[in-house]
Amino acid sequence: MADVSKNEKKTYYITTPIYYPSGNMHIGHSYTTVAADAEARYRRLKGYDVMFLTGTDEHGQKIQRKAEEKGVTPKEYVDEIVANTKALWKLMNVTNDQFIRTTDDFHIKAVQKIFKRLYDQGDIYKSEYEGWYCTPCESFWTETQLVDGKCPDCGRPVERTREECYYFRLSKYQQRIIDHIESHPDFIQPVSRKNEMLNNFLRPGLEDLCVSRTSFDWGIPVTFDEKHVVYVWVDALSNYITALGYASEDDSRFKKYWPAQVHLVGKEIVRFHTIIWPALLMALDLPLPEQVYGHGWLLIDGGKMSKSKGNVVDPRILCAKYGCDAIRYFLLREVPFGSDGVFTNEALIGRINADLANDLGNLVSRSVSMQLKYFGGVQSAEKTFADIDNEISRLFREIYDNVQVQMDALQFPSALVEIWRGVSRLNKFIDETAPWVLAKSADTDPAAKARLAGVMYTLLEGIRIVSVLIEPFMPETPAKIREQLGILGKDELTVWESASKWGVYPDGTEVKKGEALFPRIDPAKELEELEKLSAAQKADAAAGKPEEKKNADEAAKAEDGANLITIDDFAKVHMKVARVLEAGRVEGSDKLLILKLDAGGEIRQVVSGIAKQYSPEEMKDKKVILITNLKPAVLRGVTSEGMILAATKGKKLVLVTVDGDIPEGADIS
RNA sequence: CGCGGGGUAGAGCAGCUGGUAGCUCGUCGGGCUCAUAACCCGGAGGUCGUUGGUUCAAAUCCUUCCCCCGCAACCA
Repeated sequence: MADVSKNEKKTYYITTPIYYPSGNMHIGHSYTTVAADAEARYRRLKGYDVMFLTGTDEHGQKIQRKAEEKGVTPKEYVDEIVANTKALWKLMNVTNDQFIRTTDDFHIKAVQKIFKRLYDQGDIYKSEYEGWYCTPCESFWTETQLVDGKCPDCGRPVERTREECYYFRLSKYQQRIIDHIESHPDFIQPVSRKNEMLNNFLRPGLEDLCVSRTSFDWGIPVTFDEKHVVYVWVDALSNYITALGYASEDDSRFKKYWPAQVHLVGKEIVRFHTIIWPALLMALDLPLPEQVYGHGWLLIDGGKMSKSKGNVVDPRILCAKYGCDAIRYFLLREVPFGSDGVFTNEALIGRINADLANDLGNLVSRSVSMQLKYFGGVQSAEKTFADIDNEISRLFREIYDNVQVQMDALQFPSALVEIWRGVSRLNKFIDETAPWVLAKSADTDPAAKARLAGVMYTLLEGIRIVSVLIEPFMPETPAKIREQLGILGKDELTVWESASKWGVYPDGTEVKKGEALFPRIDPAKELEELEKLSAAQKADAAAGKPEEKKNADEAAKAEDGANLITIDDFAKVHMKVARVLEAGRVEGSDKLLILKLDAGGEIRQVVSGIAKQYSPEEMKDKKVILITNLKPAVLRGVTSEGMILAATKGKKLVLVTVDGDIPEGADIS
């Protein structure tokens, strides 16, 4: 890719999703944001006029409810989390040019205009939304969202209801979207996601989309129908253009930067960005973004790794402990961009030790030491080179080219692998040239001394280039390296293009011994510590984390002091020991078991979502705890008269049972 | 038969437009001593999930089955 000329700067607009601030951001959000930041930094270094946007999507029922629980207004609730989020990005050296909040006044106004325009031109129409309604949660759910036919949030039964709402004519754009995707092979990346979109959603046919709500009011009001608020689609997705001033008095930035070069998103929201968002843009008669890149997930405790100890996922803690450069390096190096990867503390520490401390940090350390020892730190002009030096200079030129190819394709891990080829080569070079041997004869043999100076030169020059190439990934380390090399602040030796040049490190430059770039970490000790932190954090988080749906909500309430229940409340729940008489699978469901229980003479039929963990055979004769006075529900057409208790953690589920032998029918109290 | 991804050395992955199975970490042995007990070299370790097939030749193409993991309309 050619460099951009100075007077005609090409623009580069990159976005992260706007995150939902129902809780503090975790390592997954950091992953997306840091990736976008690395690309933004790279483009800036290349001379692009970069616009890097991130932000928060602050409306919706969930936030409204969280705020109510806390006894604050929704705005107060999100303000705090947004402040934390901004602080986190600052801590992680994220250089976003703008941080948009969907509660920003300009955004609200723009969204209202967009909504009105779509309505006026017939792309939005009023109709009725029919779905399942959970009264306690005041939430609508689609058929497919239900869990075992119950509310996915609280697990209670839902009822069929209708609600007036505005629909967006998504179906109208189906063919145009298909055509666009097919004629723009790079639009959806990686390509596997493209097929998924086409086969899974577009070809089967799109339904019109409900884009307003009346069931909650924490949102942008529809100007011409005040009981409606704009639902997430129009509100959140349009941030990518409202942030630039679209539909405002001054849309110069919009004109300048739109369409975006890339929307970086997690794979779970690729669909919204490659179907709904394009349709909205088409309706607004605007060009589509050049690319939507759906990266994979950082899996925490991914199941496979049973050995994984602890899992501190709070990026704040990790940055504080190891420095944000190390964390950024790990995130961008460990997981192939586009597919999933597993985050473990072992992997993190392993990477830091192997790549950063041993390879890079130690390389700098040993090189600077030798330069000090053999030449008093000053690069000698009396130097000679050999074939091996030329080989290395060629290698670095190759690496420079390859890094750019990888960065242009958002392949961060590959770019880092390239850079580390250089780091490793330099370490090997030291072994091959054995400077300490040359040093022995340097005093008496001028040729040896000159060769030694040449070896040192090749080393320092290689390190200089590394310090340039890692800049998009690790914003703090390059300056530390340059300080030690004695070239800090010398632009001509440190700008991006300087990495393509070999031999610019000036003779006479003096190195300076510095602190270890990345001190080695004692894995055993650190893992233990991280584990402790993680445990403490989990205990804290249990009260406030929105992510863990279902039972977590109840658990949270129980643990939160403000939500203590009295013994009378507890007495409302009647529980008995029951024995499983028969168990079988529920047809058409892979999660449900139908159980016939003997609760002390009384036979109950209960449907339970445990089929993934328990087979009908092993259920037989098990003693379980049955809640006997639960309102009956119909699941998959089967009546369930009560529920049995189980402990869950992530995917794990074990039944609660009794510790000793006691007949069925015994009361639990 | 809802859609998609995956099952390759102890761990994590690459290879998958067919032609002696590679990388990182770990492990074992050696080298070096400039360095953050680090760096360099070498060894051991894999019937590439299973069945059948195409082919001179399959991890790589087709087929059977098994197992894991996502997604299924607002959680990166």
